[in-house]
Amino acid sequence: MNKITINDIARIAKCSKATVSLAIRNSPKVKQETKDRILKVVKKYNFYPNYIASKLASGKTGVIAVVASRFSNTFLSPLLTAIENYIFNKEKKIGEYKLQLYSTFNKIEIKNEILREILYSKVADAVVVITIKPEQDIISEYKKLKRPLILVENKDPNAHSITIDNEYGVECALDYLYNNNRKNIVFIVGSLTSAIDEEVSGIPEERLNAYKNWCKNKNITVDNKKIYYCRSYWINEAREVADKIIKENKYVDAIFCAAGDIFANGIMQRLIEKGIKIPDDIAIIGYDNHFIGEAVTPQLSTVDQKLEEVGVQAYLLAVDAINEKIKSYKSIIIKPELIKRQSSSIKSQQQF
Amino acid sequence: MNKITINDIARIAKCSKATVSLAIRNSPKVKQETKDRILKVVKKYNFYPNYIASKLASGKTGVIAVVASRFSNTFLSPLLTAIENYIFNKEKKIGEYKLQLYSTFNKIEIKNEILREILYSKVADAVVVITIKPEQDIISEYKKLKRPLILVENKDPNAHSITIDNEYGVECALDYLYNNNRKNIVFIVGSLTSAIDEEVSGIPEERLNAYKNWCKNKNITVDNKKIYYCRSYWINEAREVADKIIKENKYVDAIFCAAGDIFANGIMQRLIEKGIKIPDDIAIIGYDNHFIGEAVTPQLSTVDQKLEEVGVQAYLLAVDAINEKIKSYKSIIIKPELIKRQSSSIKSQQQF
DNA sequence: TTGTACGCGTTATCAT
DNA sequence: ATGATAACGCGTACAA
Repeated sequence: MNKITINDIARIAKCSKATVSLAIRNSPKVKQETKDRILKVVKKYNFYPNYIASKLASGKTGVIAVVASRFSNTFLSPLLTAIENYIFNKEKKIGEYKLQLYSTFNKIEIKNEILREILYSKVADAVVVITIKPEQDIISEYKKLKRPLILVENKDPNAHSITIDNEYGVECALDYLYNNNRKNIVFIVGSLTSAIDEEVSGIPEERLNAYKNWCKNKNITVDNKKIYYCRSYWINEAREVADKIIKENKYVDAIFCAAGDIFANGIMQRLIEKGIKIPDDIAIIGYDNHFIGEAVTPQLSTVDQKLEEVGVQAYLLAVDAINEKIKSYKSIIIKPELIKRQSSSIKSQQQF
Repeated sequence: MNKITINDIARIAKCSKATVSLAIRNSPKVKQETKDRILKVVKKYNFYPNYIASKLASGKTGVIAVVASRFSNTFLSPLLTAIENYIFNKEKKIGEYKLQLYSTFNKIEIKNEILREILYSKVADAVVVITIKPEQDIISEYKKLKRPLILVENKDPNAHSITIDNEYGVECALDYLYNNNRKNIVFIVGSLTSAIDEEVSGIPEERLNAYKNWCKNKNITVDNKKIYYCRSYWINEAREVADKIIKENKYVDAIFCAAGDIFANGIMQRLIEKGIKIPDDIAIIGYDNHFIGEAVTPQLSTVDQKLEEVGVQAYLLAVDAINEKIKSYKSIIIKPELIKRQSSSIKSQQQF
């Protein structure tokens, strides 16, 4: 049987359970000799403190909740990997906090339910919310109860946040195309709307605005015919959009697909099928630095969002906030980086 | 303040906390009138039972642990998505169990540590272990303590398991190539060894044996020069292997890459760069049905492992085992399916 | 070092 | 049939 409790250990080691508790956690309050004796018994009887009981007593859960719109959310996997690597390199052990995963299924109702349950039932010490934004009420409730809430790709004055500078990312890509003599740029972005009761991400809008601002600064009239929206982020839709683009924009010489590399690649494959040369006829830049960009021919230029950095910062923010090392709400902004590959290589002036 | 406990609710609703507890969980032991009164108070004071206290009292944790070699493990994300969809469609709510994610960092030591902690500290009600195999000792310990252990892509008489019929998957692909007149088939598989103290997956070996058996059945001599191993599963290595293949196997007319679609695609891209026509000169089939296979040109044939099914079965097995609905250890075998796409389309006899 | 109150529900037993 | 009482579950942390 494995009903060994701290009381048993205390009895066998002839000390109080308080001492056992301290010895297990290697407290300096217990002298080495006693510690050794206790730990020998602990080892012999294979005693592990009951996780739940321990957490009830300490008032902490040892859990960081990670809430995403879907498990397939583009950000989720890279962020988890970033945290995983950080823990392995820095903490060198199982990891101080357990990661609990939640999907809202893209439903606002479920998002609210999950966030409230985590808060009030005291399920997690901190919550990292990825690409979706909790409602104001809920943010306030987290604030009131001093439960750390870390928003990734959203901002709020009453929560910590890590955001990516989308404006900068969009500018870098457009500047690069423009400076390499691409003057007829088509812009693709995620849809700004969604099905009823489904969550809308704010990211497409940010990128679209960045595009419009860039045009303004360059004295380029914003032409809605050069803006395309993507709903599914999926390949078949990309092929259709590609067809539309070449039909409706005869002179297009560059496509910046801020809807991600998978969509960008779909566009690219379709254009190649149609006999269009990439990058000679049309340059393409995607977004995300998804590995697919390196795996296709020609290799796809892209905007790297530095999710490795985002993940580590989110984790650190959560941990520091739990340990009350942070006084006020922190807002960290990560600068993305343009990755130049074959799909957008230089078009020389001489061609004209 | 949110220090509302079940005692407060009991006091306010003028009943005992036992009744509150029952009312919250909609027990038939409490009459409707009392229930209504209590639930009104619960609602008014926004009371949520303390998760930890609740679990300490009930002796269950409400957690299913998912242990993978790395968060980037090919199986992990599809399995999580499968579970997510199942919960959304069937349970229609937050999900009865919380999913806790663990990475062993591919280290055997860490794997052992994690599995022991989960078991003895009573962190989870059931554990799903993905593509790695717990040591015999640990499997026995789980058995002794009656903690459900579900192995994915591993088998053991003392644990539940979901495996994919690798032999069948390999046969399907090879048969298809062979029957379409590809007689000079190169086989690529994951490395059978790994760095010291790193975990070795048993999958490559299974697939390699399946290949050898297939050769035997077809009266084909196994030619080690036609077998290539992949270490990194990554694109650069794939390109190198592609170069080696065409140098060392002049007459190769098909490649079956059982090391996954990403690697297969790397091979394919390199061959295309070299001017080789796919599938006319060389047919290619990958493994995994990774979305990249649909996103490249030509689209990649592949073996779909039905991970959607695997994920659902693993979850159901965990839940049923927790609820003691299963008497003996179950072993579920999933049949993969060959997905025929452009990269391996038919080579007619007439060409010769 | 230790005694012990405490955290907060759950559930078996008892009472009406 | 309902509801109350009280005994758990098992560590943690503070006062002594």
